[in-house]
Amino acid sequence: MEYQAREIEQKWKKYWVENEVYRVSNQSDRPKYYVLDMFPYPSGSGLHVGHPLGYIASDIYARYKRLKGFNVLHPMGYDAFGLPAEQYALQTGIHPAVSTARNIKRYREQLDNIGLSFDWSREVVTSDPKYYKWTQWIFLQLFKHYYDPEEQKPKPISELIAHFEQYGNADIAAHTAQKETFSAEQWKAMSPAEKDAVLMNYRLAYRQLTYVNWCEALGTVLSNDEVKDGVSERGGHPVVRKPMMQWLLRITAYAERLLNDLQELAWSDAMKKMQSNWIGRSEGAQIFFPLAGSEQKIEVFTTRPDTIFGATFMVLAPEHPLVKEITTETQKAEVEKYLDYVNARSERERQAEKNITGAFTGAYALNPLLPADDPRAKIPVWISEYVLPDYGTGAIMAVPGEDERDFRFAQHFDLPVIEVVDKSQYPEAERGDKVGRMIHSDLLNGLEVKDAIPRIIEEIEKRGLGQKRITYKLRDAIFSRQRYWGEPFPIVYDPEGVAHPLDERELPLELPPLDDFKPASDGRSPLARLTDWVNLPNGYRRETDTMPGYAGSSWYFLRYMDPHNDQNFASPEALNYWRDVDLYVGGTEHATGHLLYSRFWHKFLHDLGYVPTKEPFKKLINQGMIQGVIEFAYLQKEKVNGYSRFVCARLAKMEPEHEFAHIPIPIQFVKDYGTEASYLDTESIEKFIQWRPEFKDAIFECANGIYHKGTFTPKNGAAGSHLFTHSETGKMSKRYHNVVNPDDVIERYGADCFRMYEMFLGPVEQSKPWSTKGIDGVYKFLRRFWQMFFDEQGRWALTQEQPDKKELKALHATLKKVSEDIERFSFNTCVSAFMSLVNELRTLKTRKRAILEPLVIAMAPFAPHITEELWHRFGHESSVHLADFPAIDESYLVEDTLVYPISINGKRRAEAEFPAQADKATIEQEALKLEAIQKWIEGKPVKRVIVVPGRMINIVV
RNA sequence: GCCGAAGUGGCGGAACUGGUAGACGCGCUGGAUUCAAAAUCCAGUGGCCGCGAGGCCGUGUGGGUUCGAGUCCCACCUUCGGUACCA
Repeated sequence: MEYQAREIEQKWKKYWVENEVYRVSNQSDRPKYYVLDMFPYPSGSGLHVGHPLGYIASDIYARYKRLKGFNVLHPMGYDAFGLPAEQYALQTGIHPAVSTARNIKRYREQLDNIGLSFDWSREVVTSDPKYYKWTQWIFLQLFKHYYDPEEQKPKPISELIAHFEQYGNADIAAHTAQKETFSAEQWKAMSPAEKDAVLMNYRLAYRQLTYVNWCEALGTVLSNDEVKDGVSERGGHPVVRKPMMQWLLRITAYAERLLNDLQELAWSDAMKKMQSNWIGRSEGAQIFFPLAGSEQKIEVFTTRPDTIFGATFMVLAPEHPLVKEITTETQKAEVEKYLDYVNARSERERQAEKNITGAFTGAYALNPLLPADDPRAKIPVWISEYVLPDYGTGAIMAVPGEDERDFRFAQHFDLPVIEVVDKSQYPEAERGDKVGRMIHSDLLNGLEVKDAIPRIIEEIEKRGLGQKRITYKLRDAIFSRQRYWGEPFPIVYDPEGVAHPLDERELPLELPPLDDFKPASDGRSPLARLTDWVNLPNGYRRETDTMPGYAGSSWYFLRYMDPHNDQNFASPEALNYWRDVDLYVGGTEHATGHLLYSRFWHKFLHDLGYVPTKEPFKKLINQGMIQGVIEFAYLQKEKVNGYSRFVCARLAKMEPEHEFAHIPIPIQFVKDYGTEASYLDTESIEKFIQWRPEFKDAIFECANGIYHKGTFTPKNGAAGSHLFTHSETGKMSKRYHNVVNPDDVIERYGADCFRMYEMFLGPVEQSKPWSTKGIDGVYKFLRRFWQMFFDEQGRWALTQEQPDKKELKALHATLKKVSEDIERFSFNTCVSAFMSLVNELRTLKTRKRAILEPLVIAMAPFAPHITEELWHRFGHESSVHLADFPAIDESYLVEDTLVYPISINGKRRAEAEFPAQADKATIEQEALKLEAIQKWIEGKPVKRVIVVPGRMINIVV
């Protein structure tokens, strides 16, 4: 009987929906298990074959856990706000809500097609006002709280105000950017705007001036992504960094806990390391350096205060507020020129820059540990792009003797170097390693570095020059976007510019309708043009920025627990039942964004008593990316006699790279795509021209001839054109025209085959380019599996016979391997194990129900449709996905004898069989007697014999 | 640049804790079946030498630790992800 994937799959998909097989209740006697996939952004190109890799893996795990007796929450929804929908709206005029709804519909069809066991009654969409009401609500809680680092919890701003009114701000435990202290009287004397500014230094959600990528020509703020080499990717217009008032979240208040609590998570070490490096805790000292001839001081942060006597210059971030003030007349031109250069550079370029750049301000600072008249005390103040304004204090004391980067700077600009650490006792140590004895350092001389650090901090604190300080690389997260398609801020400003929260009863503040998505003037969001919406009758005006993508995605996993609640973001009962995500599956690309922000929001909600757990995601599995093949044709930038000219990749590579533009070619046009020899033949060139008619008159310079205006003129009588294309692996994306739709694969092979094939490709964690080589093997396997249940006439052929020992051993060995492998997320080896078992049962010609029925259950998580069909043919009324995973009986697996490989000096030379219980000594004696072994040890003394029971024997001669 | 990961036959990969490298599958070769093809089935398949028994080499490159290294350590090369407004 033929295996008809499509019929079977359609039948059971319908059955699952009608019978609500995957619906999960918040009340159950079974233990809970929460399996979550990372929130997809419903992009316009639809789901590609890379997305389901993680979804299939988590689905298998969720189904397996159900078979094992758990009440499994396995939901799905959409991170529906975002930039791409808005850009699409700009190009087409189609409202983001419309395109997003369309994309979601498509995603849903594609997800359903794969046979994933989501409880769709719990779907959430971040752009739905019923959802973002609670995103706005959480934002307001952040706005209304400050953080007390001593008690390690957020406290209401109202308490802070009460404290200010009584005592000023001197003795309050608060994570704050507030530098100046004030008394109760001074506080009371402040204007509302001044008070607002002070409170912004305490709030967990606050407003501050920060830098953005500003593109004048496009009139908009750009993401780093959209900026390449200082110009906008679209149109190539200049981009500069410009300060703008923006909302931020004070995630730095939680830095220490975000770092410490990583320990208790079952995440990969790599992932934890990336987060902890991102948080970047460093201990050191804050030190104030007075400026020569000025009242001003430069505040620096250094992890090596011990090297202060080796500080021969200072470097400020070019954005540092003091730069303007301290630059001398003579240096002004140079500094300004340098500022222009830096302004056009992205942060990433600045950090990646290997060349040394900088400018001298003309000002001098004084080493506070030396008398002002000491010749060593006066040190020049420079600016350089390698000092970033947001890290530490935006200023460093440069110690070229002990820091590689400072050293290169000193060499480049011919600045003095003072060695302050004698490393002669540590020949392995390099510049900057914290070892050695202090020299040329006054009071520190002779101390080991590790003793010098606390000693100098003590001295600095005693003299009031600074103090011990812990700094984090982690920066507060910018929370404003000058865009339309995001959550509006529930904030209004009074005529004095003071920010006021909306009353929580007014939530959600709905995004007003709009039909022109161009940015407003000064880079403000399109909302700023809706003056009726912005300006309120009482003279107040609304915030016109919207929230970023990560707002909605930082807490969605909680909403799934109780998605329709309109009194709370989720009920306390639901939160207490589901608690946290037991298994989270998603890509490493979220390591430092989403995963960190979610942990922060979760902790904040935990601190306020809303959620019972400290951490949202107990276990994390990172699925690899399935990459696409990107095919480029080389287009000569300069036209030839007015014609565009495409050049064969092999010819183009002999000429300078910059003379050609890379034009992505849809992979379906390219022959042998993804190989060294990928090419376009005449037929493909014609398809390409049809698709991009602007190239209909282009010249195609092939290796073996020229194609122009419909004719191919061969060189040397060659037949058929071969315009070689250049292949790369990279993201699957609409812009590269290389998206492979899972629907097409499923249409041909069925969803079960697609699922098993994606798993069979390799470990889920690994990235690899998509290829359908080998899918036939999985398809063949499923057909053979199906045919085991039927005789040649296509009749159901199972027998009630008792299975023999061999069959039982094969079955139970597979059940054991599969359950162990599922537990360790090794799904590819599970598929192999099923293949091996089916091969074995076919040679044994097994048609026994007692063997095949447990196999059907074990395979159900992988191939849910075919197993459901077979299960019902067994005569069961309910779903196979509600069955119990078969019990594993290890007694079938016990071996009487074991085969040992025998090595001489680590090289395998023979093998021999021994009883399973044989002791080491017996094995050793027997092994040495073997003929095949005697041959090797002849004439040489046996030095040692290593017997590893159950494993191997090694003889050393 | 910095942080993280990966590199094993012609290809995807297996080897879980340092113990028989290449399971399973694709592809390829030969055979069966067929008028023929598809499909299916059977056998072989890391490289080199050898009629054979067998031997030598082999897990990105170079070194090291060990009785024994794909696995551990050091250095390097290549590719991928992130680098704070793509999501």
